[in-house]
Amino acid sequence: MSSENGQGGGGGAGEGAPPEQLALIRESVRQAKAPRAKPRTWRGAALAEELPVARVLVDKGVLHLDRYFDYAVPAELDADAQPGVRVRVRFGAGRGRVRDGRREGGGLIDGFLVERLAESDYSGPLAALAQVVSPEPVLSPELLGLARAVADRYAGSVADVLQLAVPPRSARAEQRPSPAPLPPPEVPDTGSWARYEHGGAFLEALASGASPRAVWNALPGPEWSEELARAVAATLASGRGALVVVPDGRAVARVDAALTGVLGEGRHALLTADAGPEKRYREWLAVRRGAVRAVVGTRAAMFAPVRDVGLVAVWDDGDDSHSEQHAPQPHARDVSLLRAAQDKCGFLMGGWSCTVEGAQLVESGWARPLVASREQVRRSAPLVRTVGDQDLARDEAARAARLPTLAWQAVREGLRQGPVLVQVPRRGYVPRMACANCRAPARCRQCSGPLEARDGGALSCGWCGREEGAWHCPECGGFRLRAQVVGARRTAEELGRAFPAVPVRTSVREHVLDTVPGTPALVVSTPGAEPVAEGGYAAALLLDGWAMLARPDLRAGEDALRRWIAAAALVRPQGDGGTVVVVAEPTLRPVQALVRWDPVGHAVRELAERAELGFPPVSRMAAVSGTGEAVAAFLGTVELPREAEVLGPVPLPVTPAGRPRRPGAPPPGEHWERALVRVPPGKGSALASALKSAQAARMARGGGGGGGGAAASAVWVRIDPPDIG
DNA sequence: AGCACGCCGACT
DNA sequence: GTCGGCGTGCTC
Repeated sequence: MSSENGQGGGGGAGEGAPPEQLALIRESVRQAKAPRAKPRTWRGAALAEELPVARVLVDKGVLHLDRYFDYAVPAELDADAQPGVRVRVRFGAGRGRVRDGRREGGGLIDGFLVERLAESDYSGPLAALAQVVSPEPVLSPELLGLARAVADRYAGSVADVLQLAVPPRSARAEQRPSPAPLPPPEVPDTGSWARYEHGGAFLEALASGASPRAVWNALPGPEWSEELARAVAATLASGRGALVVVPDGRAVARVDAALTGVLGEGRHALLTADAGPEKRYREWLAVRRGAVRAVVGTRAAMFAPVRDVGLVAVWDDGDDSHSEQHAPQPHARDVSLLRAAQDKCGFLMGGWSCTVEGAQLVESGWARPLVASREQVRRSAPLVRTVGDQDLARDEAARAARLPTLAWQAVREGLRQGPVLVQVPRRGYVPRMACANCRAPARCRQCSGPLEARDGGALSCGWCGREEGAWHCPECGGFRLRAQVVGARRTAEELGRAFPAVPVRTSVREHVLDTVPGTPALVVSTPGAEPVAEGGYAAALLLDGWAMLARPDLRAGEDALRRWIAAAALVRPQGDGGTVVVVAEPTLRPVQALVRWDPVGHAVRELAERAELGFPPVSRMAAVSGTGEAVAAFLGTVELPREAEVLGPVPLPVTPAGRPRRPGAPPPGEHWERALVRVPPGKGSALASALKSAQAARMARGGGGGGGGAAASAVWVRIDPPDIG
């Protein structure tokens, strides 16, 4: 053997053979799955005596590197090189060069040590671990298993998922010892869980060490955070850990306060993005080390390394903050589901409203409904009244002031008793086409996708691109379409002028108010930014319902209902005079569900409809986007499951210059297309794995960087695309 | 992305 | 015979 490789390549097979045969021999040896190679030292390096092989996950998100690589463990790293630690390894191309008896491959990159082994099944010589970054075992087998499941579900790489799951290291945070763990607390009392039909039983099950799974429709009002805290306390009492994922920092603060109230100080950790990196890592480490057994946080907390987890809880899973922005864009609900399945722990998914996914979990029998009786609901909810088009047409005052008489009355009455909430939609909703007569959404005859008006006025499907030349409404036979127009927040300003004696407060995304006092005031807010009023609002006015329902989105109805309910849940119960006025057509399904306060019934009906039309979440969808050629080439190579159906591709809107680009959107000025792939229930994982291997093959061929490299042939793959019309 | 290997043409 | 262009494939 020449010095080229230091100590030999594929075992003794090629010793003394002419050089031109070596490559052949190496090739045939590889194909014949060479006998297991003992790790070999590079000249002079002593190896660990026990388990001298380290299996390493290299921290590169690219799909064709989504597997383990074996490295030799030098004797001096033996003690620290334990499973789960962060390591650095040389990772590079070709056979490398040899200098001073050591091989130098590519540069140093980060990775995680996954396992120590006696031997490697790699036939070549192993490079040595370059460094153990720290002896802290940050990657437990459970976390790795979860990351793998999430990567599979979303056709992404484990390294990408771990980037979301394991915070960056801070040496200072690591050196600081975590506090000593406290013994389990007492079993909490039932508290306001008694208002739910099986509330007490659910808590008892958690406290006894069982793993109940429930979809919880929370009663309106402020009690939800304390109810979550009691569920956590019951789980801790069983000697297990618990995890709560909520949509935003305000909700974290509420649950934090409730946990402190129920458990006292020091028993729970907060994992939020806005804490600095060092604090965040310190809290995370306290959880991993078992010093703290309960966690509440925003979406990244879905991966929190809670020891022996007994409960994962998700609050308000319909909020789109639960959807991770970074690859592979997992959703907190689905990660929690994977986690509950993997760890066989309890599961609680709750909100004032109910998503179709929630209804599906109940319908499939995987989770039990946790609901209050109708009578209890009536006791807790405000009175809801509607103002529809007919009312508006009859109402001359409304046309003059752009606000119906009933709304004026409700505001005037409310302001005598306390604060009044006015919910106005945010700008930027895209109008959808609907029947001008009955307002049923206009859908494609072929695939049931949403019809959109092109610039020339021609109608075409937003999913499959098919042109629709002769639309008529399947509901009422009408043939005229209308584009729904988005209203303005000007209405709210007018309201303020109409009640000059009353203070007006605004709460919008950029500047959110947390709470307002219980004194009379007009509180103008966009959805999701509603402040909590002390003692509850006396009334709420939900304006421009059409804007919310008119979005060209599968979830428009569900979302509108969720936002209305989120505002109305802050209003006093009907018995205390609480009134809600919603300006929307009373015949519409989400409006009726609000009036009857029946979000679960709404979700169940939506679910049935989605099943019938082949929509998610009953079927699963993936989006493939890129240049037209790239999408076509990708769809040509991918070996989709037999049942898969490809819709499109259709052109994507061009990203305006200067606007920050959303993941998967075309770079400014480029013309991209998007295809949707849909599979029936049960074929989701087959779809993900097909897309993943096709993507890996294309990347390996130097197609492009996928992540950021954006070569012309790269495509974006997104499982569960959020905006499918 | 980077980097080495190898096949093929041009030049000594 | 040997140098080096670039196309292809691998990274323990």
